[in-house]
Amino acid sequence: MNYERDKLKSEAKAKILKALAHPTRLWMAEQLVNGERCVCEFTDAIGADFSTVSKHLSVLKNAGIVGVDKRGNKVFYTLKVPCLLNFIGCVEAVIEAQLNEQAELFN
Amino acid sequence: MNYERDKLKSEAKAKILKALAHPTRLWMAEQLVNGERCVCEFTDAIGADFSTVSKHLSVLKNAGIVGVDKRGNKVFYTLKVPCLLNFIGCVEAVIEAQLNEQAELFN
DNA sequence: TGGTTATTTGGCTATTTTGCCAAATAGGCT
DNA sequence: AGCCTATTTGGCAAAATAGCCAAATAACCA
Repeated sequence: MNYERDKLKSEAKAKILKALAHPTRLWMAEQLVNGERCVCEFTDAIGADFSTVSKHLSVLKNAGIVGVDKRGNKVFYTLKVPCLLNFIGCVEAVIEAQLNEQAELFN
Repeated sequence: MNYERDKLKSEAKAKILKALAHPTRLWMAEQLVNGERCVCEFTDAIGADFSTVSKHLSVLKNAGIVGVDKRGNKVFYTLKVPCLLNFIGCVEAVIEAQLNEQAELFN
């Protein structure tokens, strides 16, 4: 077991996870599974300042998770990671395991 | 599209991702795929202060990603998330997609 | 050109995270 | 008991992150 040897790879992977490790960003990425969305749609749905939404999207973009398509006035973001749903399924499995544990405390 | 409706779930999922979104923590979780490890083993392999390692492990524990087994002098951590390897495979897919894009710039 | 909408960027403050040291806790050994 | 090893916890300073406002940029339309 030697961390130094894997350090660069772990940092690269952690950077991607960090991009998804924010409620708003994770939710936006999930929405993109159903197709592209423009910044304005997210701004309406989230209720934060549009500059905040834009910065969150640029974090996802820099991590390679989403792509950008500018058309006319608007900027559309698309998901570049087909495995995202499986990925999130694993996260949900952790949550469910925790719920089961908590439930067992009552038995 | 309505963020408010999904907010609590997104926060719960983001909390788990945040726990994994650190190079050292992600690496430790990956190591646990090969079986339990004590804090001292990680401390040796990582080269950080043992209190730092301990705190990282407690972040993983609080997120429900690892479990703890105290035996004698030592504390062994175990992975509670069987899907972790698939999960990380998706992250690696993002990295590879980026590398391919970069490579295409030279064509 | 001037106005309007959509988005990004810079800057600022508040909050969170990180990692070290020191101290506390716990188990084993003599 | 006294000592040693393993681990956790508290506290602190440095670094990173989040979110708002204001200003800059860009594309459309009249």
